[in-house]
Amino acid sequence: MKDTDLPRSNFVRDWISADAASGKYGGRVRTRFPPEPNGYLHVGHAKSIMLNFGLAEEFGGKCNLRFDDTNPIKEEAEYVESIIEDVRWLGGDFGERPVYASDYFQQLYDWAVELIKKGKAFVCDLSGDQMRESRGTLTEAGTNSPYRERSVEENLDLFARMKDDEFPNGSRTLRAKIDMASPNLNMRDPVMYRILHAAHHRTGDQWCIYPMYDWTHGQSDSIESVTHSICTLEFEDHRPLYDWYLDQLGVFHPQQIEFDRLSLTYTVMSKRKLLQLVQQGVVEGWDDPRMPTIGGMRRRGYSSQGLRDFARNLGVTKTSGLTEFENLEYYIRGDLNKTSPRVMTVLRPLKLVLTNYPEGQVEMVEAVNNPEDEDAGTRSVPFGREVWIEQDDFREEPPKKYYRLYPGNEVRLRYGYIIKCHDVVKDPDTGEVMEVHCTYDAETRSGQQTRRVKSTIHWVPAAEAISVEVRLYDKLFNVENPNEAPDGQDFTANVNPKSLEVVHGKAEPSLASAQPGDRYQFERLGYFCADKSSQAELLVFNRTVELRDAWAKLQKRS
RNA sequence: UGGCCGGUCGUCCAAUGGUAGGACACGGGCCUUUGGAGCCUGGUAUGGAGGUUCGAAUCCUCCCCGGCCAGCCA
Repeated sequence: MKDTDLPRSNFVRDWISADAASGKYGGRVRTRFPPEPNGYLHVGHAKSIMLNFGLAEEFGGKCNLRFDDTNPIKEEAEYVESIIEDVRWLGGDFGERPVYASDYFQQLYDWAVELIKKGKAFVCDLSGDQMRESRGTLTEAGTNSPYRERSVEENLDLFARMKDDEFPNGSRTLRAKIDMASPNLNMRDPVMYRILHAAHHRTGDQWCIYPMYDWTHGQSDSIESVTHSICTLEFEDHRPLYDWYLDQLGVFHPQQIEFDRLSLTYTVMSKRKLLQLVQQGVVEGWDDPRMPTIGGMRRRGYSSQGLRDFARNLGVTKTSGLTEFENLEYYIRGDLNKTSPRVMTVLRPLKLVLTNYPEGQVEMVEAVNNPEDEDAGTRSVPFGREVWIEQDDFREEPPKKYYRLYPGNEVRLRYGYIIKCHDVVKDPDTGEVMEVHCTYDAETRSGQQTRRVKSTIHWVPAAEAISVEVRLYDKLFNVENPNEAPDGQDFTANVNPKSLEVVHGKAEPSLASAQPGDRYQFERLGYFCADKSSQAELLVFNRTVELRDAWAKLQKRS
């Protein structure tokens, strides 16, 4: 991470800053980013990554990447790999290797034994249903388990046998002995261990009992000397339990701090829902460019820097807000504008013939690679009698304020000449415009001191053009908050059926060397990224984000 | 009708008893060989009612609204 990536001021930063200044934890700061490897990371995680890694860096500390891998049923090594890749891509520096909650299974077990010996934990034989019934409700206290007063000896014996594979799944649990009447449900004798005969992606068959999140997280933080354990709002109710475990053990006690998770308009963020989109084939996979996953955004063409800029400027508070997608796009455009080479591509080609331009003649015109970056230099583009222009850039009958090409009007061909339309060729059957005929003004070649016209349009030389497939992505959902579904339906009812349109366009020859992952600005259209499915014969581009479009906005209004 | 946490421009955040400010979005203008970028500029926001105070977004009381919690998920 670069120092420009430091988080802006927020209450978490203030908190840590105050602790660092007062010498709490010896002035030391250590954080951690603790994903469960049960899915791919999404843009919401990017916020947490920026916060945790950024804060550690700012205060001269470290941030661990720790996998919260305590539920082997949901977790896979594949997810571990993708998470590592995404964190690195976002610039998170977690040192040589990540750490794992599963590294601490033995220590956690030993500590559980310690709690049993202190009379603070017991083996419970209640079934899942029974436990739910005895837990009480939001308004009524629960009732004590009939197994709550087992002797320490019996508990020790039973717990050891749980570990030693003697009991079937679900038959027993180890529970903390706290308070079944607590208004905080998390404190009503929470389960610490459950029996799960399942292979773990790292520990294999070594364990058949697995620790619960609450029994794992705080202790893992403590083992790693984490000073500030930053998590999302839904864990607020868990903090008393986090504190209780640490206090019973008398070990190093980190501070849990909760902040609001990121919600974005027109998308969903829960892993469960993202998984559903993948499984139902709504999208092509976790890295579908329409997905809010880090992988999807990367494939779509979002840059690491752009994403970091966005995440860094997010508010970190305790309100649960809904951030507009436009805010994200602003930062993506901002970075892409500075870094992307320009190129001319026509998405929906319309043939334009310069009737006074000599047949067979080709000249090279000089095009600027990036007006935001002089060092990017220029390139030559062949120019001839026939070129492709965008269908949108010609109207036989122009609406008001339409500055582009129409019969009798002049426009400039970018980097070329000023041209004037004098005729159209139509399909005799459909009346569709097949060709636009223009004359060019030889005195107006680009670079010469010349008159001005209202509009400049892009073009591609017909003879030298290469064909490209372009995937035009739109919002995955057609409502701001897809989670609010119509009665009786789930969020997929809000899927935008037009979130992907595939067109076949023409591009200037310089684009032929594009490699998967390369990003460009297609002049006047937007930012595009070469997709991994590109072949030598046919390059495929994903539209990352459109350029701001004053004309489109004007049209929309009228 | 249990507990916890929150309510400030359309949206996301600042202001920590002393002129309610920024970003995005939106509107107007300038500039322009990208209707891009950039620049300038505008606006009807402190959920409500009381109270404390010279002074309240901030402190107190009550009310209203929203989020989270009843997994052997995290």
